[in-house]
Amino acid sequence: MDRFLSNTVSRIDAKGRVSVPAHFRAVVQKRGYSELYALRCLDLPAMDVGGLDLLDRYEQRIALEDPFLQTADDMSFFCHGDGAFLKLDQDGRITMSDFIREHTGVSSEVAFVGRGNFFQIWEPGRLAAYGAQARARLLQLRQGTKPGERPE
Amino acid sequence: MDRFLSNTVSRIDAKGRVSVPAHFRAVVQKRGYSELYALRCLDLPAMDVGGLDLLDRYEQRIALEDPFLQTADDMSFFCHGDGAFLKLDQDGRITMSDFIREHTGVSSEVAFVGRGNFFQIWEPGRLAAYGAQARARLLQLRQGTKPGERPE
DNA sequence: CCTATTCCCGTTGACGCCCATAGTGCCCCA
DNA sequence: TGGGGCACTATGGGCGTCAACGGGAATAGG
Repeated sequence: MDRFLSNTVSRIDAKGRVSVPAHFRAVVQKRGYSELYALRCLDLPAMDVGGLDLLDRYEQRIALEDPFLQTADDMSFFCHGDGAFLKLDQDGRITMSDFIREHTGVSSEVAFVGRGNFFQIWEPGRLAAYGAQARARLLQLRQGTKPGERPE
Repeated sequence: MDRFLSNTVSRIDAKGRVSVPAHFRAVVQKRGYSELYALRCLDLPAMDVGGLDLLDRYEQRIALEDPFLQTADDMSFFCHGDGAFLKLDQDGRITMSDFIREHTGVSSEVAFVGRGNFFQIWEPGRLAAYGAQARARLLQLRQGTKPGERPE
């Protein structure tokens, strides 16, 4: 298995550490990620976490823009300024920095959510709420609303 | 890692010194910067800080202007005459000069923001405000493009 | 001579490294 | 088929190292 799938909730210990689920670590290793890149989601209280290829993708995208226009600057501001590297310690744990806590609202527990090529970090309660919304949107789609729009 | 990433806030001590984040110092060393050059951003209350290659970026921009126009001259004046070298002391700290304070509005705390090939210095409050604007612009961009797509 | 900078040292707290323990699933064997 | 034991994960905690930070002393420059 080489994709991030399923989701788990882990407890944060007194030192602010949390174990990355074993099956996620296995994927990380299989993909050869030596470092984890975490990015604050644009419109969600979650972090996207993946390998350096995640960052590369953004940088390639930025390269397509005129470097002196606002858009390029905004993009860099987002993926560099709102991104960070996560260090896995020897026991496969990461520490929940304020950088992550501020954006996600995480305090005592963390939800890890597989998203295929990357995974996400959520505050469990918010994840549940968002999941419910997402399901509702999909249901509505099926009922015949025109597909492809993103109701916010 | 060889890119300036993430953002942190540091306190300025009574002597006006502030620690450059250890991670940034590591990048500086890895890139072989012997000196740090700080430029006032053209349109933002922030400083761009990096190696001397930082100037390349600005000079490219100047080259795009008509050399007979006032703009080119203004730009040259700005980037060549309005920059300053930052000295790292033995503990990896820099001093917040009035030159920096005037332009950024920094007083008691400084935010360091990674921007890939360089980093920025902000007054934390202003950074938050600008960051929110940048995010809003990017969101708008996304809604203008094809719906439902997310970079993986 | 006075002030601003630089050097150096000590303290504190955060973080990484390592080990211990408990809970769980799995496998082998009786 | 049930029990014992192995393997592994999640989690807690001790401890050493290093970064952040404050402050005294030396130095330079006006």
